[in-house]
Amino acid sequence: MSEVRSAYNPAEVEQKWTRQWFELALFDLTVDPEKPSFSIALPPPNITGDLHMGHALNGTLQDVLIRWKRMQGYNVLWQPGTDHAGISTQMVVERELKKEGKSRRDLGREAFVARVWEWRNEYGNRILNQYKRLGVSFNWDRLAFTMDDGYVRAIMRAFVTLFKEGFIYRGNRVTNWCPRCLTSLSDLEVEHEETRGHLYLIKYPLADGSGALTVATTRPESMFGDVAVAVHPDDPRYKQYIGKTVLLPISRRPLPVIADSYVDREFGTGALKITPAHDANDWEVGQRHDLPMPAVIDEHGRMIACEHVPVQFHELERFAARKEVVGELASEHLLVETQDYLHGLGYCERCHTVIEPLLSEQWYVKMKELAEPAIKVVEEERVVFVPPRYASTYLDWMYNIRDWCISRQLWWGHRIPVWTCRHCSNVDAFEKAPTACPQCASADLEQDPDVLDTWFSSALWPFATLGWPEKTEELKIFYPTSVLSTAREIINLWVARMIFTSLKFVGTIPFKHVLIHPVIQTADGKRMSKSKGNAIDPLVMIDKYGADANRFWFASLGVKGDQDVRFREDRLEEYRRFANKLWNAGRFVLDSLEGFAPKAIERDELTLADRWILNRFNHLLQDVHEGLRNYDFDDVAHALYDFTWDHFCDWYLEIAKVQLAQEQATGAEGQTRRVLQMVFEGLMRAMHPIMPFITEDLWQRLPKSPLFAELDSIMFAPFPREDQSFFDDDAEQKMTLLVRIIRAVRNIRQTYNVPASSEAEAIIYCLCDDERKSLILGQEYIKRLARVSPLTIAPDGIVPPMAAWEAISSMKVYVPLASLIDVDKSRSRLVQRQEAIQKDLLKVRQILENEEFRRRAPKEKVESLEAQRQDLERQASSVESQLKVLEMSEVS
RNA sequence: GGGCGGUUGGCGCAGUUGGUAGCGCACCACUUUGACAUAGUGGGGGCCACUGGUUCGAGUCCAGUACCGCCCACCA
Repeated sequence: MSEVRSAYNPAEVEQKWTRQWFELALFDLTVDPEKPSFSIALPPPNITGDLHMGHALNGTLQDVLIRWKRMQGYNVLWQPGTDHAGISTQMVVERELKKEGKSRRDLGREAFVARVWEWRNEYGNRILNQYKRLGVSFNWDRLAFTMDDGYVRAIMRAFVTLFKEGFIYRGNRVTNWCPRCLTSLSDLEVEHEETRGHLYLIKYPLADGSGALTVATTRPESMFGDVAVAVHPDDPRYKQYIGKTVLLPISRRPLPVIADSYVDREFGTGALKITPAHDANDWEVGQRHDLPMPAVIDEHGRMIACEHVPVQFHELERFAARKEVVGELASEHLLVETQDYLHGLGYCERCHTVIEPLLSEQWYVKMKELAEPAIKVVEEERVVFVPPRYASTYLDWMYNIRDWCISRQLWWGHRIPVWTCRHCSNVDAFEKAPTACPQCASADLEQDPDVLDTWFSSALWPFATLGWPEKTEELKIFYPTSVLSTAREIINLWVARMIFTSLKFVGTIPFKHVLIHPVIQTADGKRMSKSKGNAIDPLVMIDKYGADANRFWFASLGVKGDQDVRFREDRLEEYRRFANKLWNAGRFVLDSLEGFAPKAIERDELTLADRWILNRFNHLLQDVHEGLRNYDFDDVAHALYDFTWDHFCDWYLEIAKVQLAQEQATGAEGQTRRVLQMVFEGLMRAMHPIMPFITEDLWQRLPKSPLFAELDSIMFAPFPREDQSFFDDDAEQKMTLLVRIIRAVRNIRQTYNVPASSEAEAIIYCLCDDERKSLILGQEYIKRLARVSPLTIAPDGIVPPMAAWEAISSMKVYVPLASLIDVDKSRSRLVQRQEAIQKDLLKVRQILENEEFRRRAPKEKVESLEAQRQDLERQASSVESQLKVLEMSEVS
């Protein structure tokens, strides 16, 4: 007996091998210039993050690919690291400060940034350590961070290059502003949500007293910033008013009525108030008409105490102000109507505050020209999305690309490397802090206070981590990377930006394939969110079911199926059991192989079952390899599962027991142990990319070829490939026949309640010589697996009385029945069976009787259906005669 | 408003070029036979969301409808 316990204990095995792998530093990067290369850049998690289901799923898929390629002998780089996550991290540390009663301004910029560094040094690698539990084989010796010195150099080079070439400019325009985070946001950092609000219809009286124009707005508090009322130039209702003057309600400021085709005649009243400082579209209208752009709401979202805002509203918070304004309008009888209104409202992605469009000075990247080559590489499929439908997500965004606001009013991040000379007002960008103005040599320079959008730095991730802008060996060997695997929500936020920056700076694509994995939702189909408290913690699941079971589930989801999958704990339970099954199969194999030294298979001495399992196994290896090549992780997982459980455990191991006993009895050295070793050892390697822990543990204890003696781990063993010389259709066919016989006997036994503990006699008549030979080859299997004794196999003979029988192919299987038969039960089951057969038969006959079908359908189709009909007819008569047997037993 | 996914036995899903509907879990029955009861064996259960169309034949192709979900979007 093996010393191993019968139940698989994942925690023990995982700890053991994690320790071993790290002690031997097996994850350090090694490069052999002779070998081909494969590389993946891990999407860097935020330093503030905890491992969630998405990370775990994505980490598993990447690790499967990495381990697979490593076993194939590639130079493999899996670049890990973290993102400094500007807003998130600053928020976390500010929250900490708040507990101490302080704000970041109390500390000042320098001390605050130092404080964030402290935080990051303590907690910043937490998520990477959580990744360890999953068994990911990062190159742990190459951990990168977006604020490493080398990485910062890359950012500075990128910025300055874009600046010098005129792609970066400063603009004063309306941007998304978060009044809580006190920073601007890019369009992609704003989440739009359907929100219940109101549409207010407000009268703007004409200055000449001849009536009024009614405008529609959702934000009446912004009206003090109005500079015009716009109508569509071709709108007959309003044509006469163009050029006239209306009076702004409450403050009575005169506003011109202008014409602009931006106005939608269908919406609201067809008259639109123009507030350039607080609405992006109005800003554009304002530009076109050369209008002023007074601000009336400040960066905290309060009404500004200025000349435009009536005193009573000064300093009022924007939503409070809205109420007040509406009340005032009502009392002046200028509020025509208040409609309930559902509209998309922008929220800050980080803190869920309603976005305030605010006029401010920000840095932008001019995108149009940069996007062009990035569009081309996807259109030409030099960068391929998997599944392909996501290419259109990317392309739709890129076709309609708008300039990218890259400045953030934060302290944590990469400070924008632009300095302004206080002496001559020269503005320029520098990779290193300048000591003097290049224009006037003055030393009185001031750096821009803002930092860069976090995504500006992550856009450079795949090449900045490899040492760009230096021409490093790593870049030469591993760039472009092979695959990028990520979630669809950051296709535009991140993937698109990596593509255009790589093309711009490195002159090549950053990766060849982009895998977009599904999103894991809660069991009831909701979005998992930490703040809602409905998120499942993968670490808890790993504790409960083991890392390998979790990984197997992730692999089984694949990337080509549904775009969303629901979390199901029973899946994990299923795969935990699968690991247990594998473990116990391993125990049996290890027991059987005690003292065994691997030997080459003697082909001529293989039994039918040996040939069959070798055929199946080599087909499995072919499927696994093909599947991985095509990113069909789900197919690979299912193929491994079915082979292991059905073919190997349920059939071959049971047969192996028979063969091992025979070999022992006869003293002949059979092939069973060789086959067991070959298949199981190979299976461990084939399964290793998905289930690294359990396969390592079992593999280490298996007798192995001396070729593997020097290896520290299964992870360096060659990935098994099919040997087509083991493909064997003949064995497959014969074995299928035996399986059908065994199942038929089992079925008869249970139908007639033959006790499982007793042996049953069986007689098989088989006129076909070939089939009879197969039967004789497999007679021991039949005896053991169907508990048959004695077994008679003959070309033909007397039909035994009181026997149930089943027709299979050219054979008839008889099981003489003992006296203990439950007649009623047996009859009802037979009748049920008869009905099913008749139903099928009817369908088949209908098709066959159709003359059109016979004329038009392919010949093989007709023939196979004909064969099916014959088979069904045989079965029908079999059932019928069994029913007769029952009647006879009743009579007697 | 635009785009994309999904709708197949109680639940979760497969269904390759159209040719008598499969798998896992759950369910029922039997079985503790020396890898595993976290198991084995046998079994029951579906008019493939709906409506039309193409075809000898549609879960599979085409058109439309409904519901669920996701992404994108400057209609106040």
